[in-house]
Amino acid sequence: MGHRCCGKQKVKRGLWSPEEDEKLIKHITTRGHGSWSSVPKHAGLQRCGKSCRLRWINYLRPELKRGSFTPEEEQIIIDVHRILGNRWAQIAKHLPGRTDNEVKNFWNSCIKKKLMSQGLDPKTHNLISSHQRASNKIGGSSRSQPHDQQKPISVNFTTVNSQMKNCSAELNSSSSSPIVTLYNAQQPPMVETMATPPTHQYHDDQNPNAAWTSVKDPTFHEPSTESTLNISSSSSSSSMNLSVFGLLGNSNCLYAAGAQPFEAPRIILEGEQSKGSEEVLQQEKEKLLEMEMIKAIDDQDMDASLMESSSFDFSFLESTLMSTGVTSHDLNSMVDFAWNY
DNA sequence: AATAGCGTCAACCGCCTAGAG
DNA sequence: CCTCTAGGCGGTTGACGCTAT
Repeated sequence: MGHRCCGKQKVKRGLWSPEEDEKLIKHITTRGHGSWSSVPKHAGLQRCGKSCRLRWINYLRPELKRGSFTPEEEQIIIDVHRILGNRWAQIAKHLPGRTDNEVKNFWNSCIKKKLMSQGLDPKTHNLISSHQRASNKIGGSSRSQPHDQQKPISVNFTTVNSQMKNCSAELNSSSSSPIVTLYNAQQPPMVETMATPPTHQYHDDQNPNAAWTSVKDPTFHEPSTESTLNISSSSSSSSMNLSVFGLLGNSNCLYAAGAQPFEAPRIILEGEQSKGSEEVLQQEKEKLLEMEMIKAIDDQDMDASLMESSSFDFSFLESTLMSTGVTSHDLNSMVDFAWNY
């Protein structure tokens, strides 16, 4: 059959032998890969250039990190996947030493199932309805969720212009460091305090709809009082990408303790004390932010149409955020977004 | 012990895109 | 412009190992 890229050549396929690996490593370390199509010839391999490239990138590169993924890496994958979808190469860029193939395999074999067991659609990160779950036979029992806090919290949002703006007024007038308290009808109130003021600002001049602003409030002081944001429900069913709100990048994380089976990564915000050993995570966060911006712009058509209706709804938040837990300033970002809109 | 079922992972396939001619 | 080629990427496949029956 032969590869399209090297149909004329007789190429070996299948697993690489140690000898082949050695030849490829030797060739690339001494001469670089240059044009991949010429590598097999120069390296004395009966492989196609594409195959050599893949082998090098996915397996032989010295900077590759082998071994299982850490919880932090797993969380990064989930976060970025929520924003970018199946763009494995982009996701892998957030994980030094990992390849797109590795990330993809890990997603398909582990994370996907984990999300499904939590009742989340791995494609959309949206909550799968009980009906869907039943029909898909996913996570029917909550065997993997021994704690009730893993249940999605049912919060009804309304909103939109007037009410959100009312909230805005309320929040702005009552405190410079608004704290959102979410009440769950079925469960005791989940109170999250805002430990860190939002710090970054993003604005797309071309598309104000794709903008979020969450500027560090110079008057911010440690939260000592609470404002309660009461939001009632919208019946609309359209969902909205979280990235529009800058929720991910603006948050330390989207995951409340106990909502995930592992420790969520700590992404440091500007306002926090810088911790040298966590610089890498900071960089990851910055990259994440960047990607969110790109994605927000990519999605601006959708967003704009949603915004035009002046009634974007929060079903996505209701399902996803609430299922994972949400920190108050996440919501604050969302609120900020609404205000700025 | 045999084997079916399942999970993992390396590798391949085929499409898309950018750049050169 | 158009065509060709190489590289990049996501989806899929198949080999292999482990576990349950």
